[in-house]
Amino acid sequence: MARANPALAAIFQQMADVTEILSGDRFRVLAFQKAARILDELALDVAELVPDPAHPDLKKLTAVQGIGKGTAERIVEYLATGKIREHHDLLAQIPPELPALLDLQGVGPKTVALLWKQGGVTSLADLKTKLGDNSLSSIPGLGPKKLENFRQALAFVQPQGAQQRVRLGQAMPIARWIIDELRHKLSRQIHEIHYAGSLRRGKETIGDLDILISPAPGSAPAPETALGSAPGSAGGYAPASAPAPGSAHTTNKSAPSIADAFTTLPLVQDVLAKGDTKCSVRLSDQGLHLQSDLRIVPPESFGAALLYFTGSKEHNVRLRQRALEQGLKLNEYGLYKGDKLLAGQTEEEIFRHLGLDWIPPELREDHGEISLAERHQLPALINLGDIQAELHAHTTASDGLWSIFDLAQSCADRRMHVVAVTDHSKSQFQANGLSEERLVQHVQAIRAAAAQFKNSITILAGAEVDILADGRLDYPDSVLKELDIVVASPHAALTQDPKKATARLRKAIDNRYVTILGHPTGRLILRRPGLAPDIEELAQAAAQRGIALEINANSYRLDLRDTHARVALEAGCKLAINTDAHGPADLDQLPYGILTARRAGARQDDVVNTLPRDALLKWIKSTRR
DNA sequence: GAGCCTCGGCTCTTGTACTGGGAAGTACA
Repeated sequence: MARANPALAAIFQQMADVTEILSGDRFRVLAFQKAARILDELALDVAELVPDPAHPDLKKLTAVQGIGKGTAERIVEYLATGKIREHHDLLAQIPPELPALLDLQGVGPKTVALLWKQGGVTSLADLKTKLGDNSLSSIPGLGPKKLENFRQALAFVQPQGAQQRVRLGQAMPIARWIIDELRHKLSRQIHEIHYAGSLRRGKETIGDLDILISPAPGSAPAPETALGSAPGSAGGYAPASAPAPGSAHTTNKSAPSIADAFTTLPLVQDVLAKGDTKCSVRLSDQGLHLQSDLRIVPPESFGAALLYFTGSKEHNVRLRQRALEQGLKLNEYGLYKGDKLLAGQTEEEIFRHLGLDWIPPELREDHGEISLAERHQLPALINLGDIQAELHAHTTASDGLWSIFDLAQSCADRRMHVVAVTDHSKSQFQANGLSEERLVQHVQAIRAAAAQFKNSITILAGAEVDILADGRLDYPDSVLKELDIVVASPHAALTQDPKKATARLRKAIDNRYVTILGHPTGRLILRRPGLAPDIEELAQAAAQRGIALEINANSYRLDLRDTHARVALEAGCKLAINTDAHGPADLDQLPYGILTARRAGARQDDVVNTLPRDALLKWIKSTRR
């Protein structure tokens, strides 16, 4: 059975929506929304907290902050019966397709209630019909502009959906491209520019792109220190519909306003809002649709705006509460005592005035980071520059696009001291997985390359060995023991129930030759959920064995995900951050793995790829018992 | 509904911009 968390989160969110449309208690709405968020972010399968729904003990559930007796009982009801009666009762009070109206841009619960109760609208199709026959125009509060906005929103929602989340690895290059474009268009008008929002926090999927800009001539932007590169580099991204940054069309001798420059970017499909300090647009490129918001603030407020615009919302609310408790007010322009501005230019000075250490963006989720910052106990998070080894990479021997030589040279060019060649094992037939005979030959080739590179980088002979459905590995121990390093990963049977999946992966961890458990769930973000094993049990087993769990940095995978990596760290387990590179471009995915690790609170010492060469080789040997 | 101080009743999460309609709703972190 799949994890219940996503289904339950959707149910609680729907209960919140319907309650809001029905003008129910707003605190009840907030409680439902909070339950949805908690369930969505919970690393453990909620079913594990209720082993026997027929004779439930609610203590483990109500121990989770934000889940009280009422929500716990509803969760148990779902686990026992597959539904929540109150959810059905709520839905029965409104037309079944009414909640879909909430997906329309600019339409909230009040408007949905107005359309339904006074206009008789029951669905998106119904709204379209009534807009066509002009039967809504007599309703107070629905003027011609609002009706026109409904038409535009409908035109967008029907073909591909109003809301679309994109992977971190899709959003980051586009954000950097926008920043490059604005720099070229506006040149000396920009003082600082930065992306913010969930992108800066390194979330695995992004709902919209938030760009912050302060106008003033002649100043360079601040670097993104955690990732070791400035945010303005597009990373090779170039939208199909747009010329390269700085090309003739973007060089405007009569400089446009910032709002104009933003709303006329080549990717802009629709302008949703355009004011002096805030613009929202809808971007479209090669079937990818994404909203982007721009905020324009004066340089003295840049830090306050960056703090606000980075979020999360829950973190912002907590910070503003703290300010109020200290007799201060925090908004996106600064921290104030009365009318006096105390801080605003940098995030650091705002945190300092609030009695806090600077909190890295990746930790700003209201998960206890403010308390840690108050006590000067925030972890010193891992940085991109700490990584010195790639321990999971493929070559043309299986399904890679490059030779052992090119892989090694690329890693050496990135100042790595160790690279492990880990091609697929025989069961990965479609990936040209290596038979045992071919593996022997491949190891010989790797050894030969290692001799060539001995003065620049250590090349390890390894394999990415399939963990078969029953937990057996794809090569016998007699073959594994001849390798320097073994990454064991699941690739097939990814719909197993959690118990089987846990037992399967546990068996792999217990193999004496396994060094790293690779992409443990096998999920693909926005494509397939993958396995749902008991990560806590696996992490404890891995910690006991002394092996590492992988954060696969490929932006399709990010597996372990942030919450799982946090569970692993709490169990005392080491992490490995690998790109699973199949070609040169894949090594550029490493920052996404770093962001994921930072969101988990990982320090340099938690990640084996940061070890000096000898220490790393010693650790690998230590895993073989 | 959650959570707190007390066991039933009370409070609960900030602050601002934009739009469109003539105040409030929606959206954003």
